[in-house]
Amino acid sequence: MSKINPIQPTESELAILQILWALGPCPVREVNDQLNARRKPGQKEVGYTTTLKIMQLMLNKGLVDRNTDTRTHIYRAAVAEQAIRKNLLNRFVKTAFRGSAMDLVMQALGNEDASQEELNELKAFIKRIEEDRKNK
Amino acid sequence: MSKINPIQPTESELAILQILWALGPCPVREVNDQLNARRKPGQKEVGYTTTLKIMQLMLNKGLVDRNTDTRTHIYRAAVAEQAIRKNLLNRFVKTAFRGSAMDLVMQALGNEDASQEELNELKAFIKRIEEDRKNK
DNA sequence: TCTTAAATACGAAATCATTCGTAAATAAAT
DNA sequence: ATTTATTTACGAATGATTTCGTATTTAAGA
Repeated sequence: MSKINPIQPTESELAILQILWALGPCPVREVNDQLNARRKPGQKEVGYTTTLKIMQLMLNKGLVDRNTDTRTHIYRAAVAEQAIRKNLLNRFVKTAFRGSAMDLVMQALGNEDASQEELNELKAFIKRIEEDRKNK
Repeated sequence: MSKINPIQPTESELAILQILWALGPCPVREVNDQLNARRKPGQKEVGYTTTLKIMQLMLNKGLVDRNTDTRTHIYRAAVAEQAIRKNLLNRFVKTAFRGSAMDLVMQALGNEDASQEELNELKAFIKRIEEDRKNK
């Protein structure tokens, strides 16, 4: 059975992980710039030491690790995007959808204006699940 | 356009709303009992006044209302489950799935061992979306 | 009626995440 | 070499949510 990481990143931590997942190993400065680049208008800028502090906390939690050979430390995600998404999703399904993943799926499909292309992709995905099941 | 309620319930508040949605109007005592009945082993029991306090805050936010005719006040959800789910889901897609509802849908389907019946239901749902789209 | 039990109200403490200020260390620039 | 800028470390302030203690009120039971 796959061993799951019980650690739940906070919202800020998740935002930082997103950046590390997207860009690969980065110094704090780069992460902080990205955070500020992505913030929506009207949102206050996040300070450098704030980002630094959070990344240091993440280090303690094992969410990231870092290379300290150079003065400017290089941080790297220490958890897989898939694993974290899975945890978050499970938790979210429980709290917001009483554990019914199907309810969530339909709500997500309903809210969204899914393109025909996306729907096709989804249908293919379902077919694959069904076929996997047959061959077992 | 449907006017959305910008209020985001906290996690405790959401747990209470779930109970009110499931049971209908309730006194605080009943909600508190339910919370404790549903908590998983090892989790600490939530105190009565804690639940009371949170429900009073929810009253101020407009998440619930109450009938104070009797001494034991009867609380009732003042927001629709669908509306809250929609808000939470939008937010969640943004933070955990970078805005891609499709990614979320597929991850949810993949995690879950969806029954064939559920898959059929989902396929019917997709078909309905596609047909709605044609007739427009 | 008098006592006991249950409920409400509310301020304050505890907890958790985020933000900030500043000192110390290190590298780069002049 | 000396100054300037950048980075790290870390404690403390802030802010939001949750928890708790306790006074007060109200109903029910002896």
